[in-house]
Amino acid sequence: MTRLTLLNGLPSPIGDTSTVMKRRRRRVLLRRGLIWTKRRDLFPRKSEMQREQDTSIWEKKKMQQFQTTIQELRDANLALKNENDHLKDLIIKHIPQMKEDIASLAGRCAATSKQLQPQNTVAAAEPQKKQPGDDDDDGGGDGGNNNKIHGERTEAPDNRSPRDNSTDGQSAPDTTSGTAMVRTLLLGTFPLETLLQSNLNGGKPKRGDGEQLEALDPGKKAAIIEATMKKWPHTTKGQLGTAINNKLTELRARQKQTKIIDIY
DNA sequence: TCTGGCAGACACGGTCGCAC
DNA sequence: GTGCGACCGTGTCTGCCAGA
Repeated sequence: MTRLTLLNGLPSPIGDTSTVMKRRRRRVLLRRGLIWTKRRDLFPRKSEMQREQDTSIWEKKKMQQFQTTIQELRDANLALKNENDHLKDLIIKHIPQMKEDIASLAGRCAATSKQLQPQNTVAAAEPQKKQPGDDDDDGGGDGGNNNKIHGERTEAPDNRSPRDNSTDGQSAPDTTSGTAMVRTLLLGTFPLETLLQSNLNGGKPKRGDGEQLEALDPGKKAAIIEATMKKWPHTTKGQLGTAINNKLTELRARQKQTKIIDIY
């Protein structure tokens, strides 16, 4: 009794009843994984397992996403290959024909250039530039343009330099850069009149107060760019587009200057 | 809505070859 | 050597578009 009294009177080394109960309940909750503890390694908990499960699901979803992305890239690659084949076909079928037209017309122009009278306007030279079989834009463009260039330059035929020859007689692959090649192909592909009335994508010039311009033939344009990029892989499409526009701007400026001279 | 990247449009200057 | 004409490259401005 005394002992009991003594024991009961002393503070319990493990705390009072309520404290013990609280600790016991906490241990139960810890075992059940319903509360968090810093000593995570003591008891395996459902939350941890759940986390592992979530991680696993997330990894699976990530893999699925990767696979989807890979599949999309494969599809895109296939589409690009198909487009490339199409462009190759275009180049193989059209560029040689263009070159033949250019060569034949260059020879014809060389033979007849001395007979041409000096002409101030490109339009005046136009009728002589049409070739039989030029009804197609490709063939017509080739010959017409070359002739037009010749006609334009008949103003000063004696002043022709090798660079001039690169435009008229020299083949595009002989050019020294991608931009030079694209300029040469441009002149050999489209009639000068078309070039004077066109810019790369059509529309009004973004700068200045120019008139409405037509877009160049997308097929020929793509063929020119593709052929150029094939020979000069380091050049970008943007650079070639800039080169084309440079040439077109230059031709328009030259024409405008010629008209001004005609007025005075 | 803002911003950065890209491409088009244009102007300008350098280079080259030819004629004088 | 100088002038001229053509070609070519580069810089700048502008507009469009996708992404943050």
